[in-house]
Amino acid sequence: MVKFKPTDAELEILYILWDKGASSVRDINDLLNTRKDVGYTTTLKFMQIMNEKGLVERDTASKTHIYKAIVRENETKNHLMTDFINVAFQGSAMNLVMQALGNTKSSPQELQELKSLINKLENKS
Amino acid sequence: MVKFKPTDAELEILYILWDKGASSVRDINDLLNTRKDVGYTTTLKFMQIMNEKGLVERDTASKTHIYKAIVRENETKNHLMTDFINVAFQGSAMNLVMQALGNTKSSPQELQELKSLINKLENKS
DNA sequence: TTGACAATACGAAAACCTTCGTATATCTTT
DNA sequence: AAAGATATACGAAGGTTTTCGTATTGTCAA
Repeated sequence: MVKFKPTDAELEILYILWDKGASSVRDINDLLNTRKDVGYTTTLKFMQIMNEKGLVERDTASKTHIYKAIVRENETKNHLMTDFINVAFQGSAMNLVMQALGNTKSSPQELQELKSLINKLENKS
Repeated sequence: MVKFKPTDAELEILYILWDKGASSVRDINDLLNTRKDVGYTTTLKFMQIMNEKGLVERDTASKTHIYKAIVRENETKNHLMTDFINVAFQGSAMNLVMQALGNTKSSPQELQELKSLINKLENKS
């Protein structure tokens, strides 16, 4: 379970860790810098704070510390989504789904996939 | 269009205004206090700041000011949802929908509704 | 019209978040 | 071993958010 709600900046780093696996501050900072300007020590500070918060853990065996996410991608996403659904959609996931679908175009393949998911759900209950 | 990204606390107030319509600080504060402890002047300050930010406007005709949301519920929700989908689901609404559905139980009626929405979407394209 | 009450205005404290400069430690290369 | 490069540690500035105390203003009733 995620104890602390990550900030947007922290989340951005978590996505890197989930995607790339355990990484050094240097690697993370380089990746962040493909998208925005951020100083090395800034990123370092984030990693230290995220470590204190229990979002990541680090291997300090060698000089270059290696950080990895403790919180799991799915758990975190679900947690964020649940929060969002609770405040914005009266706690109803279906409300969110309807709004999301009604608001973006989806390809026929995607709709097909969705239908088969629905079928699975119907058979389960 | 929402100019300023509302904070969670501000969003909570917006939801009250959308739900209850224009309200006094007293009313808003009372509602907030059914869920958490928050002082009257704290809520007042929020309303004043949200007013400055252009999230709400107020009628100061009488002593008790009446606030109402300027930003629209749907616009704001869509904006928040788009942001969320972008950071958490690679920009794919379908990813979000799948995750949301897979993660909560839905009633047969809801699933039925969803299917008919999908049919509508399929016929549209 | 004065006292009691309720509301707003103002300002500032406290907590966080983000940023980065500087100091210090460690490794590498010559 | 010394110089240079690279890492972490530390602390503090600057910004925003959240909280609330106190002062002031407006309202109503006796």
